[in-house]
Amino acid sequence: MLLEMERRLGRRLRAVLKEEYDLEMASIPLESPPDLRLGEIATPIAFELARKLRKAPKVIAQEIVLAIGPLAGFDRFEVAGAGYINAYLDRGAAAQMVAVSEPQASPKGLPHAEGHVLVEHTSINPNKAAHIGHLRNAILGDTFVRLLRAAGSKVDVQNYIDNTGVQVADVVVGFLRLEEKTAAEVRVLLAELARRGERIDYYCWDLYARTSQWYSGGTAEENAGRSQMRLDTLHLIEHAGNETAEIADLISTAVLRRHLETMLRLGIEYDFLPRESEILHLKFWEAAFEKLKQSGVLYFENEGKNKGCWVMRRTGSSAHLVQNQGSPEDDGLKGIDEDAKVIVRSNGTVTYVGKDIAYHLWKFGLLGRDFGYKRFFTYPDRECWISAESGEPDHPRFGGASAIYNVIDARQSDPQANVIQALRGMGYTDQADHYTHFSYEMVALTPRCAEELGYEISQEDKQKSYIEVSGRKGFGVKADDLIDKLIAATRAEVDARGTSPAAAVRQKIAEQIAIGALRYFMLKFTRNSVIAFDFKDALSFEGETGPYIQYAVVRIRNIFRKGSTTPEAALAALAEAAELEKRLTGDENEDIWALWLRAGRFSLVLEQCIATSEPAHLARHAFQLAQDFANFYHRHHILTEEDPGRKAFLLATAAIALRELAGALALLGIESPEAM
RNA sequence: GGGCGAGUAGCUCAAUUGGAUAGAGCACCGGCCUUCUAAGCCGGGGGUUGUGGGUUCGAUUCCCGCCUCGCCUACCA
Repeated sequence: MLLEMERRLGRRLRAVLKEEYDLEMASIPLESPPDLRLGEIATPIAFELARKLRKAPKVIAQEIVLAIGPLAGFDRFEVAGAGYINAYLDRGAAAQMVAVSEPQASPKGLPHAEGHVLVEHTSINPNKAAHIGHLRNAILGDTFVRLLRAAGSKVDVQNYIDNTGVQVADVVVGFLRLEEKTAAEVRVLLAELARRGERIDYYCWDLYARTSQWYSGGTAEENAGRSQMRLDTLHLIEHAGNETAEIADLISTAVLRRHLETMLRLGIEYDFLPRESEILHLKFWEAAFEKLKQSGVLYFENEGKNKGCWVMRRTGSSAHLVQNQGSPEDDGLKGIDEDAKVIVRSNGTVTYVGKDIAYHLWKFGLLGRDFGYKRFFTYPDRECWISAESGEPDHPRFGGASAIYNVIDARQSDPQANVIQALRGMGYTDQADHYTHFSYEMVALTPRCAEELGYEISQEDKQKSYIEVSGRKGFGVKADDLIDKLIAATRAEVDARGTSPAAAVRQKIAEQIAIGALRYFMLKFTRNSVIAFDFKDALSFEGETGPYIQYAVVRIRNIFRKGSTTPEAALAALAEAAELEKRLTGDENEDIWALWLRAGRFSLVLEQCIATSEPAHLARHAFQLAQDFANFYHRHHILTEEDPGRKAFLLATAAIALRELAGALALLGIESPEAM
């Protein structure tokens, strides 16, 4: 509602400025006044015009207000303060707009909503259990996908799997050397773990940490040999068709399945799992290399430290070309850019960024090659596909997106920028413009949390406010452990409250609350804030948390249950605009109007979330709405209200709150329990 | 050295992208369960927005300097 009203007002204001002052404004700044007594929409436009028109802002504001005239949906316009123009909505009409159903954010405001949007998230190396950092990634990505879909975009969700990287190689080295297992024995182990209900990703978590230590645990000579073995293993895995590669495939596939199971606990699903192995074997890079050379993005370096490499100039680095070293008598700059990014090494192998460029050309449908596709994992309502050298004949098509979002942590912003730069250099400016590095900061542990978990902390780390987690060191909180712990805590509370006589129902509710708490916790921080993880905060269910919002939903449902009616009936019986106007006006009804107005903000918030790639805005909106409802709930007792007209109105208000809260929660991937 | 991000209440974070009196949660203190669920509500104390300048009607937000902190910056993958 509010989004529509803002657009209506903006259009009128532009017309007024044109008529009165012959001014063309691209956009009019509109904002929400700090207090309802100052109206619902405000604009400081008069301040901006003061200099240009050589008039006092207050005078301009008055002239504009006079010129606006009557506008559908608005009650009046006033000048306040030094020159603000405040717009007051026709509350009855506004409430009816909110009640009818919230119009979705206009697809016009979306990036390429007409085509496919591709969101890549999760992308955990398949060599160990997922940890809390991965949870933030997946929850952010999944929520953003829900937002895009709610706004009308067609979205494919991808989870990139680096199954041939050094991290997988490390675990394979662990199996071969520390565990001394053959491929057949690894198979047996996998079956054994499955039979006992144990988690292979947990097993690898420890083995990975042990192997990492082992690399540096011997004499200098031994360590050199171990490093060599690591490299050899990596190459064997890349080439495939050998026992080492077989072990890698067994392990990475089993761990991948575990990751999908973990994420499914949070309601997170994927459409496609592109794997590094296929990017290698289907020769994506070779196709990209030709294009990169043709476009001149890559050039062959003949001198300096990068001699013999194909390199790409970094943006902005051309300014400081380094001086030719070793010959001070040289007359200055030689034009060697030692800061250039190496894409192909002097030994002919391609770097990670090179492969990533090829992969992203595929994402935009620019590579001229495609994966094979196989079914991999079945969800209740969809199939998840995985890349294959030769796939099934019947399959959906992925890639060829018109806009992409890569949910990757902030530490990767440099390589991400390299890929974007390469696209731009190849002339794909439109694609580069619709390439979003959906960046976020890491989840770290507070020193206290690390100590609780039994890790030894250095004196230096103790002084810090947070300590970075490390899969290599086996330092971190595993995702499933956290989820289990959350469910145990909520289950104890649900049991103590006797929420339901049936244990199965209590378990279900406990899970919904636990997941709600976790997802909200990961979403309430804005992306570039480091989360210093602490069990105390994550296990909290009071205040600004998921359960607080879920609790509001449950309370509303109870009102309808005890009142023997339904939200649908309450909305169907909504009064005429004139009566609504009366019930929404006056000091004693300001809190009710605040609730309706907040409900009407939804599309505005959705648009803002997508424009800024920031789901935290919706999390905050949901919380504020729940707060508004709690306020309303304690002020007005609905079921004992004697005036039938007012009671019907209060019920309709509750119905709106329910619809908006449950809807916002669903977009955050949080379920609304029946009881708490 | 260079690049990016951050510094806001005791703690953890917001602030509609330059707007009106800088807001929440936690913690602390004091109230509220015979009324639709107390995972809740009401009230209270708490701030020189790191610092010094600048830009302007107006700065937490933009620019410059300085101080702290984090991350990134290999022909490893």
